[in-house]
Amino acid sequence: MHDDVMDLRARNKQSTREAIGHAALRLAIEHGPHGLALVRVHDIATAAGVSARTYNNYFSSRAEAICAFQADQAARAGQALRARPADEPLDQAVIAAMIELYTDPEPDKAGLSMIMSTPELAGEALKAFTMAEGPLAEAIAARTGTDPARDLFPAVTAAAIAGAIRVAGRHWLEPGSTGSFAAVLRGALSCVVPAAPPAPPQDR
Amino acid sequence: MHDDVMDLRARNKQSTREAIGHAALRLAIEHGPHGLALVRVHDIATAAGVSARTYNNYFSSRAEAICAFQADQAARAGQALRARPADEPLDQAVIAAMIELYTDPEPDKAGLSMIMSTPELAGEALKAFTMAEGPLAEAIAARTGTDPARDLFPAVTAAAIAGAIRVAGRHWLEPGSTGSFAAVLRGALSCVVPAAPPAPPQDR
DNA sequence: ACACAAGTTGCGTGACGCGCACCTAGTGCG
DNA sequence: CGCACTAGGTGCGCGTCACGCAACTTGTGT
Repeated sequence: MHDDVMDLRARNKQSTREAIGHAALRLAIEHGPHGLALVRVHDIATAAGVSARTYNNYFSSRAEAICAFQADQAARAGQALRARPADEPLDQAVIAAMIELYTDPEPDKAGLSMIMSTPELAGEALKAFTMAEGPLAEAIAARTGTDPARDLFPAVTAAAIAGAIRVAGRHWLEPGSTGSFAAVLRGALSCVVPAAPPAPPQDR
Repeated sequence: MHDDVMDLRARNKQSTREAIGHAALRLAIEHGPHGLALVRVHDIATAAGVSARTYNNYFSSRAEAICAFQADQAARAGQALRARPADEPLDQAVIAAMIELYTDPEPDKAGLSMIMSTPELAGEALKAFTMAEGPLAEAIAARTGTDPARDLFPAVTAAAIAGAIRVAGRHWLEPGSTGSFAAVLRGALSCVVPAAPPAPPQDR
């Protein structure tokens, strides 16, 4: 994988990326779902302490900048699952890994609500989740000993997991939501993740 | 629901929408994944026989226009499931409904490949699939007698179905793909859709 | 210490999204 | 049968954005 330790350049780069992303999300929340168009690129860049041109070097759209945190978090899904002990059943490993990943900082309700209630941003968040599916599928394949090229199970399960997390987030935001995000997430994931791959019988 | 029969206006509207969408996809295929930026809005509008302004009345981005067919198709997912006999087990009903919906015209490999291999378009197709989740979840809830507001099962399953269809499409496009799209789709869906909701025991 | 690589910035350009006002065609009523 | 009404299509114009280009600044390797 990529080196976990970054040199100065890489850390500065990540730092600016987070600064821009954070500023973008903050401004978006301030203006609300209906005032998204009023958040100018120039404002985001200025708030982050960089030029508008630099903003463009990092992100190609406002939505991408606002959802940068979601994207970075989703990118860690694969390694989160790999970090679980190999003898753990698939469903327990997935649930534990995702809960750990998505509750390290308890999700920001304001930010999440802003994103989910704005079509433009919701679409971008969707892309972010989907980005995680590839690595997740590989991790699942490695854990279950299935071949991603032949067997649909890893990729389908990864997609189902991403979908479950998405649904859990949406449900958690609703006013009548009961319990912590971890609880909702567990409930959602347990709907779709089997303890083991389905089809050893129908061997070729 | 919406009326299945449209008056003249609605049909003309749908007709122009399809004309624009078809022209957009055709031009996109001609230019290939790397030449997407060269497909001007003006070209699409002209090819469809409308003005650029009208194009904007229907779609707010090239990607949305190119994926119009995907969006329209996904929008029918809910009613496709409802059309299955009520006594059919959930998994069989879902598989039959989705196969019927997605193989009425056998998917266009060129178009699908173009969309899936272009990040911009793939993201839009993702949004299209997600649009179907709401109606799908309602149909599942109606069929299984669960309450969408309390139980996560319908929404999570709907998301899993959408993900499975997506994965099936991607897998079907790969060179080493074996069998018809219907077969791949069946395999993908059977990974995640249970015959019945999981938790009748823990009744309240 | 020096040369190279990477990141940031200002400028200029072409395209796009959208509001506004006008025109044309489908619809419903007396 | 004709008339007002509504909805969709069009031309125009403005503000914003994405990106190529050519500098300048800062971290890296030898």
